[in-house]
Amino acid sequence: MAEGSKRQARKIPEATVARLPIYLRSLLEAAGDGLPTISSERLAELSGFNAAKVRKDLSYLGSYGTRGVGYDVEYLQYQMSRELGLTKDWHVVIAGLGNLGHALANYGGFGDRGFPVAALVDADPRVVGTDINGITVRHIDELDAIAAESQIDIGIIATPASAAQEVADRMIAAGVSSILNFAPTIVSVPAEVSLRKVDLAVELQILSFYQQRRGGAGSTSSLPPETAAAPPAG
Amino acid sequence: MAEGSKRQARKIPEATVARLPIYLRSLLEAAGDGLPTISSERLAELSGFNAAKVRKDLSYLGSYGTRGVGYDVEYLQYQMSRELGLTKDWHVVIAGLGNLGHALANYGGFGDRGFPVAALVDADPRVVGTDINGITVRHIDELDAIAAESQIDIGIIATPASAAQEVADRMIAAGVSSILNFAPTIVSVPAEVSLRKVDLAVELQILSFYQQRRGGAGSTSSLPPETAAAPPAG
DNA sequence: CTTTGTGAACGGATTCACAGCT
DNA sequence: AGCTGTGAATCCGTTCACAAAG
Repeated sequence: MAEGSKRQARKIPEATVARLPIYLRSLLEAAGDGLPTISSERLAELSGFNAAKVRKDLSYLGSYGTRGVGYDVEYLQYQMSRELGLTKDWHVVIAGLGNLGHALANYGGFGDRGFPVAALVDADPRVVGTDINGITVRHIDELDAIAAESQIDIGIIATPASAAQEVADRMIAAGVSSILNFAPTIVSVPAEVSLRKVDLAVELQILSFYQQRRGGAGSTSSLPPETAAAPPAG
Repeated sequence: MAEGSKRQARKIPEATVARLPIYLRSLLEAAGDGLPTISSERLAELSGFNAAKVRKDLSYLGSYGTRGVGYDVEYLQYQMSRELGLTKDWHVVIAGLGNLGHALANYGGFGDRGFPVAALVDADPRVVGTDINGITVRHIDELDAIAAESQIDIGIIATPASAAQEVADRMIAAGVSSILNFAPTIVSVPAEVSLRKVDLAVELQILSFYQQRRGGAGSTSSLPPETAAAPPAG
């Protein structure tokens, strides 16, 4: 470490970042084993990746392992939580309380894990005012006011596709800079906002592709049986 | 390997496959414009990618465009649907009818889009026998029988993490070869089974990482007092 | 010994840039 | 002229393989 700030300006590739939560969860499991340390081999097993990848990924966080021994479970857990920003709570607003939004709002183990639901919003006057899991649904026009009352960090869009972009825009205007979009549509956000999406229809269609390649049951199948398509999962 | 079937031995990279559903959806939107053709430029706009990527992706399907003109919307839509295996229905079973499973089962626009819900299963005797959206929940032990009654192509796991692997194993034993896992845990499947996962907690933690990097506010607090980070034990 | 940490090789995906067709 | 289709260049992520460290 040359001169300069102690704050590391480490790069950490996007692909690695996406795996950190899995490692963290695996460490939690590993902690149950009672062993104080864990090898890259074992961590690979628990997380479903391979040892080389695990070591490379962890090396981006720093040299937290001990050669010949492995990684200290507790310490690594701490470092990873810190790196992921899980040492503080991030407040979440859920927009759209149809089937999915409702399920998300009712899901308890949310606030437990550092992402407390700070507010629920919807555009439908029949939904506004109702109570879900102890939180009163407010009108989406109040977003600015809500954000002024309490910091909102993450917005979850669970509206119909037609409303998603508008809702995203309002969230961003209210100061939200991380968005998780469940609506089946493209949402555009400025570069300084993080956007991730979860799209059920897309997932099913991807599965459909490989299922068909495999000559999946059904009537129309007529591909060679030797079709050995690589599955999409890592 | 040599020559052989004239059936396409096209490769289609995984990354491209994952984008096809988005293109298809964009084409649906484009159809509303009334224009018979669409350029890679416009399709890029609608799908949120860039024109070079669109052209490269579409080239894997075949040369379906016309230079100087663009792609025929309807024809491309058809070819893409065919490639994705959307010309037939794929039957879905949903396992686990808690918050999420319930929401998924209630979501209508599922069967409409070629993925009819053929069965619902759960392990909880209090849930078994209840009716959701016109379908009676059956016990998970009946999976083999259910699969024998009607072809099941895709299994959706919406159980608690602790049950996910066991449920996946049972699905596979019953002949399901595509699985979409919503449970927050690693599920292992043999190479000939496709597995995709949707993990809310992981998504939130990824957002947390970038939010923190950005210097996002967030409320201080709450990690065990032990947070003083003991270096690796000696 | 064992297991990490990492340069180097590899392979896949994205972007560039232009040849080729309409 | 306009726009696709695609080799070539580039970027990014994964895997290899081994030196370094306990």
